[in-house]
Formats: sequence, C-alpha cells, structure tokens
Amino acid sequence: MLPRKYRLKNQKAFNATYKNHKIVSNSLLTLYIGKEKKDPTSPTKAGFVVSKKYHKRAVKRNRIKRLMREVCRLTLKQGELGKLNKYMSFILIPKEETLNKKFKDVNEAFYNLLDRIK
RNA sequence: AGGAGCAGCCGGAUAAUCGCGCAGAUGAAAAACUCUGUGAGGAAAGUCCGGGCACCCGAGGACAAACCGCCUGAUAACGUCAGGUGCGGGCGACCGUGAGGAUAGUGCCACAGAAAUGCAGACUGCCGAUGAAUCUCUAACGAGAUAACAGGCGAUGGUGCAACGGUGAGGUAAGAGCUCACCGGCAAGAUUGAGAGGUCUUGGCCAGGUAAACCCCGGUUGGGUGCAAGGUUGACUAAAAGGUUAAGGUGUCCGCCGUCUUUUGACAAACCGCUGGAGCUUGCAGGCAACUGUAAGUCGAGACAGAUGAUUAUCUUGAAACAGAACCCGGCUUAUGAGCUGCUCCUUUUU
RNA sequence: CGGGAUGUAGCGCAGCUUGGUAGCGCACCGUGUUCGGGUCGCGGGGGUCGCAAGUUCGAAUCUUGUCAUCCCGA
Repeated sequence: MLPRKYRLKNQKAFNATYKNHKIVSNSLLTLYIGKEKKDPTSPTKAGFVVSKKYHKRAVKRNRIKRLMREVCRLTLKQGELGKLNKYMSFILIPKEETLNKKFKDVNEAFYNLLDRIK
C-alpha cells in the first residue's frame, strides 16, 4: 500500500487527470497522465481504477489493485519514476489479460510504459 | 471389508525482507518519524424474508389491501427453528412435504369419447318376467317360437389423467349395494390425546378433479423512506465569452431569469451516527428439543479512491477451493479444495 | 448501498392476463421469373421458450429457487 500523501483522492482530481488526454498503454496496462507540476516539491500522486465491469468478484478486483499498488510503491521507493516526476498525477487501469498475471509481469509492463513517456 | 445415512470440525503453516488501516504512547496542536497492540467470513455473497435504529406522514373504528395456512411450542420478530401428526419415498439408518375448505358459490377440464357434472338416461345396448300381437302343437288347460309394441333395466361402450365406489359370490327375464364378504371413502357415536390426530363400533351406499383459478374460512400487519437515514460545526451558493424560432417564463421587441456550447478552475470540508451487542466463552438449573434463566470471566475491524499485500525458502498432499466487512443483528438460499471425527443402517466374510 | 425491468429461431419482437396449436418481420435454403443479379411470386427448414425443482392429466404461461443482462436513484 502506498503512503497516504502519494494517493490520488477525490473525484475532481480524477476528472482533471482524465481530461488531460495524455494516454500511454500496452497489452496489460493503460496509463493516464495529468498536467505538469506547478510546484516541483509536491509529490506525484497515483490513482488506480478497476471497474465493476472488469470483473464481478470483489476479490479479483482487489487483487489487481494490490498488484498495481505494489509495483508503484517499489518503483517510488527506488526513485525510478523518471519522467513521471514532472507530472502531478497518473492513473493506472488494467486490461482483461491482466487478470491472472503475476507480480513480475505487471512490473515489466509498468517499466515498459515509463520508457515510452515523452 | 465394502456401500450408505445423519451430525460436526478445519478453511494452509513457519521464517526472512519490503509495506498498509485503526488505537495508544512520544508531542502545545497538526504533519512526519519511532515503539507497542490489533486488523475479514463460514458463507462477509445473493438481497429472498424478519427485526433493531433514524426521519417524514398518520394517530378512533370498519372495510379494503398485502401476506400467511396440519398441531403444539420457541423467539424481539419471521415465510425461521424445535418436537409431534398425516401423506409420500427408501430393505434400513433416514429423508421429503404450500398439508385449511371442492355438500357456500362461480369458472375450467383441450383431443378423444355416447357422456366431462344441472348426479345422465338422449345414443349404443341387455331382457321378454308382466300386458297385448302373430305363428305352430294340443280336444282343452297349456306349451313353444317370432318380432320387440307397451314396458323393465342401468350391466355393456374403440376413449381418456379422470366415467357416480373396486374385487368376488349370491340373485334375476335381464339387471342393479338389490343382498353378503373384504377393501376404499363418507357420516355419526364412543374412547384416547394439550392438539393435529389415533383406535373401535354403527349406519347408509351417498359425494370426479382443479383453490401454486376466482373465491370462502381463520390468522397477522399503522404507511413510507432508508445510515449517502439523520444530527452538529464551518464554508460555498464559482468565473469569463458567445448563442438562444435548438424547449420555456409574457402577445411582440429589449433586458432579466432559465437554458445550450466553449474555455478556465485538482484545499472548497470536518466531526458525530460507528460499533459493548437480542455479544462471546465456560459452569449450573429447567426443558425430549428449539430455547430460557442465572453466575463468573471476557472485549475480537471500523475504513471513506476505501486497510491483510508482494517476493523468496521450507513443509503438509504438487503449487490450496469458494470468496473481501461498509449501520447492526436473527434466519433462508446459493458457491466451496484436500481431509478428519463421532453415532447409526445395510451387505458379505471370519471367530 | 437501494430500487426496477428483461431473458422465446441467426437478429428484432408477439404469445403468458384466461395453462392444451409456439407465431410475425428480416435473414437462410430450394424453385419460378431474367441473358445474369436484385426486386417480386411460390414452397421449405430452423426454437432445450435462460436454468432447476414443484403444482396440474398436461407448463413458454402458475409457484418457488437460481443464473445472466440492462436501466434508474444517491
């Protein structure tokens, strides 16, 4: 789990990130990126979305969210966010194939996305 | 040994590293850091019932409506549970059961069939005892035959889920509960049980099915909304440009309100409710049991983008099923891996 | 979290109230018309009525349970 200050919180923040229309994706994950920071010292916030349409069972949805969070946490800890540091926020959304994947696969997919940010 | 029935248990473990929610300590306070404690289920699920709690409306009675439907008990309550009765299934342990009323009334019963409910006599049929007719035999009385006119009868009837009791015997012209025996069902009486009901006796032979069709009978229920209920304390009731026969407020125009499009705006909330309760564990007492009473001990999540995870190693049986609290309880239903325990029944073998 | 609705042929729907025959349009197949295709005419095939129990002689229809999909409110 991420420490609280790195979490993306309310409805407005999510909508603002979506509206920026800056999207990167591969076969496992989709990444929405927010606007550039005004204050460079404030932390980059992360949001995770798994809709009820993705899977009916709460246990499966929780599992995906936890995997994504863990990936972000470890990346953040090692300071390897790279270009994402410039931005205020990002949102991660899984794809259908992500359902039964392991930690390694999700981790690789996330690093793949980081490399492709302009 | 094999097969089966019922009841119950468990719901991966250990270690290391990196992390999260809540509470407490540290702290003037907030944030951060550190330490300690604690942190999902038997179904948390489906939302099918019943309550608590909160607010709004109502406040007397009747009807209506909805729901329930063998009996007795349990419970805060229930459509739930326990024990019993009847019926059905199984060799049995045991299991299932929406199971009031069809002589209160109405409706429906396709096709087939003579007929599907006003308990029928129309049709198909059976009979020729009785009365009449014709013929034959006889001296006569009378006997026999023919058709079935009057008449008698309700047995027979490719059907159908179902045909106004069934089987057998007697009886008769033919027949019929007309009579008898047994069976089924109905009614009355006696007896027994707290009751549903059980048992016995007698009677007459009278009664199709469907109420998860309308309905009748009996019983229960104030109605609605649901913790995003509801309450407390603060703050905001955003801004700019353009359009408006693309809806409207006036009959028209302008303006205004409203509305539409575009752009900008990521601090605009915090707290209570919120978990100590029809609570859990153990003992004792009452009860066949559900459950109740009582004594002692005990506190086991409380989030708000929403906490239990990730990686590695070892082990169980090869890596572990179904599945995540969101106001709280009582049930029901459904999903579920590998196994274990107790009691009981049946079959076979040995002593 | 709460509330409501719908599952019938490949697709879109009717039939359910009042239980006995599952039907309509498009699509599909065959055939006729045409030089050929379309249109049009004629004929035909295709449905576990979401699933499972029950009531009934008999269930798409009635009752109960269950599964899936969609919509609405906050």
